[in-house]
Amino acid sequence: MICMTLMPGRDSERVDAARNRSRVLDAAAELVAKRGVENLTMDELAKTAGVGKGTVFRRFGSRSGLMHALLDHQEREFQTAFMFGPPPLGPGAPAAERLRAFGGAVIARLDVDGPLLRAVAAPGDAYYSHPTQKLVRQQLTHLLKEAGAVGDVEMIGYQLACCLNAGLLLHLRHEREMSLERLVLGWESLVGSVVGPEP
Amino acid sequence: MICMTLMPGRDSERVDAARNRSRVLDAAAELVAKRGVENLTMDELAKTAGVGKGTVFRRFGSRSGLMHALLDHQEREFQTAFMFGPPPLGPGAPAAERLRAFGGAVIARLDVDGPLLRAVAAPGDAYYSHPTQKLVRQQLTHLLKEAGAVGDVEMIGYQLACCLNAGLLLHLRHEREMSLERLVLGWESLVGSVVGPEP
DNA sequence: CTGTTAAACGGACCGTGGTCCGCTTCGTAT
DNA sequence: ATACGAAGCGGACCACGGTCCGTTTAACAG
Repeated sequence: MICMTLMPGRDSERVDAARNRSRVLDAAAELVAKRGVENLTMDELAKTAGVGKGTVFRRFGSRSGLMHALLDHQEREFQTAFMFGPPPLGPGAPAAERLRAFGGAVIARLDVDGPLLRAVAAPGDAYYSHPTQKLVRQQLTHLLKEAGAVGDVEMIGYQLACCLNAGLLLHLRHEREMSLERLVLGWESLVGSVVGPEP
Repeated sequence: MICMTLMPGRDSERVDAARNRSRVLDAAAELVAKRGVENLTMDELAKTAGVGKGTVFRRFGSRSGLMHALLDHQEREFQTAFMFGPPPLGPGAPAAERLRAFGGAVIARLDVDGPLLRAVAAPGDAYYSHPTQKLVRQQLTHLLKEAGAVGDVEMIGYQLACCLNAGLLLHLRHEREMSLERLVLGWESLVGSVVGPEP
C-alpha cells in the first residue's frame, strides 16, 4: 500500500529510540555530575550509555544540543516561572520590578546551571538564534515596553540579554570573585538606567 | 664556557624564526582574504606557508592566537587612537562624548575586522581575560568615572564592553540586518542611560 | 674554521566533535 | 505468520586543533 506505517506522525517515537534517549541522558547527567561539563566527551558518553556514537548525534545533533537537552527541564521551569508564575518574576508585579527579578532569577541559577548554560553557547551566532535565547529577549523586550522604556526597545532587549550571558556572569563570579549580590545589584542598576526614572 | 650565547636576551629572534613568522602571517592574511576566517585550517596554513604545523603553533600558540596576531596592527591603531588620538575618540572631548565615540569606532571596524574579532573570542572565559579585552574595559571604566557615572563602575564597564562584542554586533548586523547607524544609535542610547543626565 | 648549545623545526601522532552508510529492528498491513 | 519499508542503530571514518619529540640550524666562543 501507499500510505505506509502511520501519518507523518507527530511525536511517535520508536520504543528503542526512547529507551536509548533516556539511556544517553541518564549517562550524560551522571558523567556531568561526576566530572563536570567540560570533561564530558561524546565518545565516552556513547560508551557509558551503551549506544553507538551515531545514535547520540542522531538524537541530539551536536554537543551543545545535548547540553541543551540536559538543561531542558530547568529551562522549562524557568520559562514557566517568568511567564505564568507568581510575582515578582511572573505577571502581577510592575514591569520594572519584573525586569529586576528576571536578572535575579538568572543569577540565582548560575551556580547550578551556569557551566551548562555556558557550554550551550555554540560558536558562531547560533547562540543568539537559539529558541531559548529568543524567548529571553522576547520577555525582556516585552517587559521593557511595559515599563515604558523609550527608543529602540528591541536593541535594548539585546543589550540586556547579553549582560546576562553565562560566560560573562561566570567570569565575574569566579575570575573576578564577585558575589552574587554584586551581580544582582549590577543588573538592577542597569535596568534602572534603561527604564529611566519611575513614572 | 658557562655564560653561553647571549644574555637572557629580550627580543632577539633567530632569522629563520623571523622569516617563518612572516611567512605564516602572510599566508594567513592571504588565505583569510581569499576564503574567510572560518575556512582557514591550521594544516592548510602550515602547508601554504611552507612550514611545519609545529612551527605555526610554536609561534602563535593556538588558532585564536594566530587570529590575534593577524589583528595586531589594527588593534594597536585603535588603541592608540582612543588613548592618544584626536577627539572625540581621544583625549580632549568630554568623557561622555568619548564613550559614544568609542562604540562608534568599534562598530566602524565591524565590516572589516568583525569576523576576525569574533574568531579571536576563545571558548571558556579566556576571552574576558585577554589583554585586549582588558584594555577595552579599562578605557570604558575610566571614561565612565570621568563622566561621573555612579555606582559599581567596574561592573558597568563590563556591561558596556559586553554590548560591544563582535559576536553580538555581527549577529545584529547580518542575521537581524540592522544598519550600522542603528547599532551606533543603540550604543549611544545605552551610554546615555548609564552616564545619567548631563551635569 | 670548528665545536657547542639552545632555539627552532616539522611532521607523525593524538583526542575530540561530527558524518556516513551498510545492517538491524520496529511496527504495521496483509 | 509473513512481508516489507522506514526509522533507528553503531562504529569505522574524517577533519581539525593541538602536542611531542627526534632532527636540524643559527649563533656565538675559542
